[in-house]
Amino acid sequence: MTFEEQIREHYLNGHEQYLRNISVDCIIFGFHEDELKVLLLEAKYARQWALPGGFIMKGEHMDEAAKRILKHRTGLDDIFMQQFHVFSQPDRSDKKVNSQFLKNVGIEMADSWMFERFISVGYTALVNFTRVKPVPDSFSSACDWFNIHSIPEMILDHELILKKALENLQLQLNYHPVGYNLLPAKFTMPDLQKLYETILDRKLDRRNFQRKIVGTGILQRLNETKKGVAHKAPYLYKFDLRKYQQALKSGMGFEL
Amino acid sequence: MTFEEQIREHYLNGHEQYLRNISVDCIIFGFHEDELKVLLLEAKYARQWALPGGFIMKGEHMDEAAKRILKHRTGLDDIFMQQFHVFSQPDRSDKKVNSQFLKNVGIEMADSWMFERFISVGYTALVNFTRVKPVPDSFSSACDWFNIHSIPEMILDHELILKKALENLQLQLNYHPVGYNLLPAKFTMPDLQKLYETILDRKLDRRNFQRKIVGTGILQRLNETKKGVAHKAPYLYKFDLRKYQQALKSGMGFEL
DNA sequence: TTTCAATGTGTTATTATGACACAATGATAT
DNA sequence: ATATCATTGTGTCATAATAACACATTGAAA
Repeated sequence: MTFEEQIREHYLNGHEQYLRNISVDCIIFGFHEDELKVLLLEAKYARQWALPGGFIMKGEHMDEAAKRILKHRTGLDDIFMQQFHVFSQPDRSDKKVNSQFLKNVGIEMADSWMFERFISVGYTALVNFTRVKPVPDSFSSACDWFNIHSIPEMILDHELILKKALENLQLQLNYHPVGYNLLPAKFTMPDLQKLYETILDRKLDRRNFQRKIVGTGILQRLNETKKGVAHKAPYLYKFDLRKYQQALKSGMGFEL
Repeated sequence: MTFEEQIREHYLNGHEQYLRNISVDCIIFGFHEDELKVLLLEAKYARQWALPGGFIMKGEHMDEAAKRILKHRTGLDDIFMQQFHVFSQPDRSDKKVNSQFLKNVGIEMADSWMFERFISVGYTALVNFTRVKPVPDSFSSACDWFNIHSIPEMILDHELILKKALENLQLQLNYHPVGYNLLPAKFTMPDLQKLYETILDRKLDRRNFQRKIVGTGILQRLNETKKGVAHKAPYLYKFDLRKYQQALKSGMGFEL
């Protein structure tokens, strides 16, 4: 099946496979070089970017749909994902983007389930940046990471969705496994602090931060220090997964 | 149009008016005689109860849909409502309830948009119990309040939705205007404390509670006391609406 | 060998919270 | 009229959590 045929099939008969009027958008967060990043797709034939998204299959749980989408874009499996908000403005429809896209692919179509209004559920994903192999989908020409503070122009309400995702992450930080999911297995205390500072977008006191995070008991200090750094070498830590998961449920119990 | 015709019309052509595969369910909380209550509907021709719910019109924001549903069941306008979770188990479909319902109404129908799977968005509403005039919808034979701890058997996953709504209310209590929305305009400190105790399902220290809630500055003590009570008459309070709304945004800033 | 920026650790003041006690009130009972 | 007593109004103290802050240690680079 050629690309054009695939697209035509999707627009004509996708509703036999997918639920109507409802979609999923993923905000995939990563952390790299002291920057909080999100994975975005470049919409084909447009100079705008989009959140990785997709539709829910008829027999599929919405959470599964989100994980399927994540897997396709990143290659990653078994990742923390959580719905955070539903976006339902009546005018958040794909009509313009869709018709431009179809026109450029060389398809004319009077009607399609894809032209209808979609209500979208936003999902937060926390992934290990270094493990991701970004893959564009059929509607996109590129898939890339962006610093959360240098977001390109985005389609529809995707900028709003992204903003809300970040707000939710900041507000519910104690219920998100940011440390375990965004950092490599071994990391230093300054790494962990920088992660929190970047997400919260404010400085934290080094000593108080260490006291509180160590106080939760979720960390195991290793008998290794980071190699090849100027100045005093910091210890490496890893998470005590059992205690980590336990602490998450009750919300990490500390204010930053 | 007879009732049967209305139902037939809804099953046959409702999808021209409403979005497909997505619905809204409302958890309407009220507070009366020291009990936290929810408003439920009795499904016609079944001995099960259901959350007030409905569908989203094609040009309508989901929040509006929730408010429309609330208005129809309670007569109330301009009420605090907030989405809290999306329920999307593939098996949460209305097939059985629907066919039983149609059979009893005397309609036979091979296919309908109503038979499809629905993903439902849960909304929390906080209403003043005494102002509500419960009204059943066309699918229901009754509309009544139930104590949150004596819930009757419910259809589908509605018990789960209710449970999640309560959890969310407890967890996010500082972000919900329970005092302003669930109590009458004038109330006593014991009233307010009882409300919090009932929602959280645990006792609170009377003196610490007063210190904290007064500390937020959201209360105005009136120069009146409650009349006709045995023992010492408590003062009446009302909310300082401006400060109340301000405090809500940043989350009431106290632990209970 | 010295420098120096970053790390590891401890102390103190302030604030928030939890536990608790006693005086004041006013309808009800006598 | 007076006493009773459950409930309200208010204050104190011990403890825990947080914010603010200082100094010794390390080890690569100069």
